[in-house]
Amino acid sequence: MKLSPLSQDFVLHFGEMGSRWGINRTVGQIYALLYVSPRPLNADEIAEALAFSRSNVSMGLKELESWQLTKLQHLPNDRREYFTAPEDIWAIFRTLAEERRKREIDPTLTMLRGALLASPDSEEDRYAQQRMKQMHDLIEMATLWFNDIQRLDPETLKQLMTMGAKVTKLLEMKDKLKVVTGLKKASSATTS
Amino acid sequence: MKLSPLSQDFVLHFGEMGSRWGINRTVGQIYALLYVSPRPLNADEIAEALAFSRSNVSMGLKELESWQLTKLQHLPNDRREYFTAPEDIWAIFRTLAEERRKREIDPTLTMLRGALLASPDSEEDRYAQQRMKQMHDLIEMATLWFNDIQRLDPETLKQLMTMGAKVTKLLEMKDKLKVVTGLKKASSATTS
DNA sequence: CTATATTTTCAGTAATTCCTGAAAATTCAG
DNA sequence: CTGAATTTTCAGGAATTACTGAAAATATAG
Repeated sequence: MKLSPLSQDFVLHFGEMGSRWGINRTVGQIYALLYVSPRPLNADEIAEALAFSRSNVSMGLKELESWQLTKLQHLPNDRREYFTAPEDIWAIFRTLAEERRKREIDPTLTMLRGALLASPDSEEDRYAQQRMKQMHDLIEMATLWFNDIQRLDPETLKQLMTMGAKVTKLLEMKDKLKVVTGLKKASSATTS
Repeated sequence: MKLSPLSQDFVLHFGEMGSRWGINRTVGQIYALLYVSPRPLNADEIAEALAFSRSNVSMGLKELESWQLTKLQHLPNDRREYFTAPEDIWAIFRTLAEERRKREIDPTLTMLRGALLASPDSEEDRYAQQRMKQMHDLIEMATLWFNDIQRLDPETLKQLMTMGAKVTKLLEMKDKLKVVTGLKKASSATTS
């Protein structure tokens, strides 16, 4: 299988990007290839297209499987395993985020929580703990928020993102409504 | 300078995390150390605390400077340079995101846009382009959104994030208001 | 079962990245 | 200016990570 220049560029670029994000270059290339491929590919096709050894492809696919980023399937009258990337790019993105959360964010939060439990025995430690608390709170909030938001269907999410900072207008609106509701409650309380 | 076990843990953990995110382990440790340090540190102090060579620290600090993550300052009667991490962790986060955008996201968008301009000369290329478009649109939307949202002051942002998926309630509210407004407009149009 | 196709493992090597010490460059007090 | 203090550079070695081919393991058609 020969790659078109178009796919070639894409694949090479994502190899590079991968290595900047802590993902092995060849794993990045394999996924990029699956992503743009209109049909499932088997390990030999991948090895040929990217000029890697068969064993390297095997390891790469195993890695991608551990990230839950690939779908495995079989074709009729063919014993080989065929791989694809999910259709829905939002799903890919969510899986990636979820997996990184499990592997990196959660352990970090655990470490920070542990550190915050210790009673500081110096001024320096007190400061360090305060810094760790800031970090803990930021990460925790971002995680909870992300967890919440990622359940939305792509359309709603898209709508939300396209609004950008304009959501604050809605926040203001909400606050005004609260004020009104508050007044009503207050007045009914005083009159009863 | 001897590190307390508390800071020690933190520093080692972030060294590991760094290397999983494409940041050299020692650079991660240096930044973690600056982050929890209550006062500015000079290169020698860092080298001693982390047991790195002076030159390694020099390179690490240069790297951090290129990411705009450190503040440089001088102390009275001391020729050496002292470094700190910014106070505001939101600011740190924003800088990191902004820098990654410049270095990784923007070039990726450029590559994708280039690929989308080409006229596909096969069915495979047509499919590949369609996939690249999906990716381009997702990245672009996320980037615009992030760019928008990060300008908000931390308090508003916090409020927004703490609401999580509940913002959709606001969206619904907004839509209802639109409907009402739309009706008014429609009726005034028909009556005039 | 047996034979063959296919996938996985893994030890050894290749490639890359990281780190150091020594030397060069820069800065600045006197 | 001069010379000491400080920082930076960089070639070479150390450590880590990636990749390969060969062999082992697994799966399945007949």
